[in-house]
Amino acid sequence: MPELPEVEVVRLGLSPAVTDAVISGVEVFDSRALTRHDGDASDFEVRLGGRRIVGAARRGKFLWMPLSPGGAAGAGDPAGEALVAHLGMSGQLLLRAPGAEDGRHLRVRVGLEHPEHGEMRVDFVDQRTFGSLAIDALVPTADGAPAGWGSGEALVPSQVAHIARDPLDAAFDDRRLVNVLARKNSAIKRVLLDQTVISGVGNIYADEALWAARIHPETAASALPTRSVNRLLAEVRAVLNKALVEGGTSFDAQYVNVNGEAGYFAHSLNAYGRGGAPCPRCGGPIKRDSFMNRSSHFCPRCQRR
DNA sequence: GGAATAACCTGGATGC
DNA sequence: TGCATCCAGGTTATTC
Repeated sequence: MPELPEVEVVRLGLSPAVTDAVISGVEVFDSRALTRHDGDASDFEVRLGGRRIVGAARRGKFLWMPLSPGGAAGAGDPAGEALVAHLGMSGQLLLRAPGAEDGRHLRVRVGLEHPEHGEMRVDFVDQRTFGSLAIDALVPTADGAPAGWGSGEALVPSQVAHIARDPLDAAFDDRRLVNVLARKNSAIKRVLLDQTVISGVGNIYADEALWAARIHPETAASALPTRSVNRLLAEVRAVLNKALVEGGTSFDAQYVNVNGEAGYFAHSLNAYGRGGAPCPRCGGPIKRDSFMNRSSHFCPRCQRR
């Protein structure tokens, strides 16, 4: 499932291919891929046509490509617009040659003309249709710092503005997290999944970081002493960085990079998806519980309440 | 206002 | 073989 490392791998692959490319054509095959777009499919197609992509940026699980002036916002708009992408559970952004086969679940096709790489296309493929694309206005960041990875500008799409910075962001405020957790009575896993508190962490990496920090997922956030929060934050960063190096986590065909290649981090998982298997640390069985309408994996022996 | 829950969605896996 | 059911989970609207 696309969490921070998977989205960052996609951004890294996309950035050199789309930066300075001009959008030569857009085809929307399924308007459900535009649930975050404030307009219909034809509006999306018309407003993107002829625009130049300035770069590729990311905050948490949101990816966006700032666009050159010329859209509905007009050249007079100081901030401009961006093409925003969220991969949901199964979304993929695939770089393909112009004549390549469409494949299944193709929702949107964006044709590009790049000054160096020539003609290509970006296909938005999404089996479960939880992902989406949108054209959105850029607004100043609340803290005045660059919006996220790959962005030198303090401008963020309006629909991403409420998303917290991710823990790999240079502008992430550790002390703010400690203060927020001290006021939260919810289970720590629930808080880790709250993208307005800390972004980029999903079910897989929440389970992995909690296992590494030896914290039970249902521990009240406010019950964690500062040193435990700092240890957890360090483990979140460690697991995200390791997954990033290994190209992300691929369980099935639901996550691949822009070239359609799978990541290797699934081989490094200690807790997630290992219900009944021995804990790599103590040998006891990993437990799988239902939590928040999804699965939660932890070691009852290492991670006591 | 904070916290918890349901709904959205598709296709593979499983059980009968 | 065919059908029904379960399961995966990020985000957001709704409810308490």
